[in-house]
Amino acid sequence: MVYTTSMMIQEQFTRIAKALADPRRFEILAMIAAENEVACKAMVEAFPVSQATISHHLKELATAGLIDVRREGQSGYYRVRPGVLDDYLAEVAKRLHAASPASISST
Amino acid sequence: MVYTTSMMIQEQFTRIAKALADPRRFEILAMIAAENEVACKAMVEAFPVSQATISHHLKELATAGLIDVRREGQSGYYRVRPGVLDDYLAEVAKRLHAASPASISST
DNA sequence: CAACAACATAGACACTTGTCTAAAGATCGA
DNA sequence: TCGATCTTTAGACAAGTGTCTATGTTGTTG
Repeated sequence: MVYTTSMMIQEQFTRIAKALADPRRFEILAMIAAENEVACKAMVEAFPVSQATISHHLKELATAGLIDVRREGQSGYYRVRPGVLDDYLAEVAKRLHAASPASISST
Repeated sequence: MVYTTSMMIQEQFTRIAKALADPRRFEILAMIAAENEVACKAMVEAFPVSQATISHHLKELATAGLIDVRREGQSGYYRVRPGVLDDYLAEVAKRLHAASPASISST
C-alpha cells in the first residue's frame, strides 16, 4: 500500500470523530462549510455562546485538521480544509464496510 | 417536505456521532460489521474490558440505532442495522457540503 | 431444585468536556 | 501612545462518560 498525504492515522481519526460529536461544534463547522470563509466574530454573533467558547471549538476543529485559519489584521478567517472530511467519511465507511458518500478508489 | 423512513432527526444524528466518537466502541461496531453476527460473549473475550463495559457500549450502539440484537437462549447476537450508518454518513456530507453524489450545486 | 452461564443493571469513581468569567495578547485608528 | 476591537488563554465548575465491581435476571443443565 502506498501512503499518501491523505492517510489517516488513528489519532486524527478519533479527533475528527470527537470534533463532530458535539452538536454546537458541528453547527459551527457547518457554518464555515456553508459560507466560504467565516470570521470568528461572525460566529460569535451567530451562536448563543461566549466568544471564548467559540474560540475553543475552533481550536478543536483546527486541531482535528478540519479547518484552517487565515489571519488578517485583528480578524481570523476560518475555512474548511478540503478533503479532510471526505477522507474521514471514507475511512469510516471502509472500517465499517458501509457505503461511502465520498468516492473511494484504490482500495 | 416529505419525511421518509430514512429521515434522520437531530437526536439520532447526535447519538450516532457520539457513539462513533469513542475508539473502543467504534472497534466493537467494526467487529460486528466485519462478522455478520457477533455474540456478546465473543466481544467480551475480544476486548480488554469488563463484561459490563461491553454491555454498556452495545446499549449505546443500539440506542443510536446502529445495531440490532437477536436473543437466542441466554445469548445475545448483535448485528449491524443496515442503512443507518449510510444515512448518517450521507447526512454528514450533506450538512457539510462534502463530497457526496447527491448533494451540492449552486453555492 | 440447585448450580452454572450469559447478559443486564446499579452504583461509584476518575477523567473528560462544554461552558463561563476574567485576563492577556494583538492589531487598528486617532 | 492611548484606547477600542478582535481573538486567545487561564482557571474554574458542572455535566457527561468510560470504566469498574457487585448484584440482578434470565435461561440451561445436572
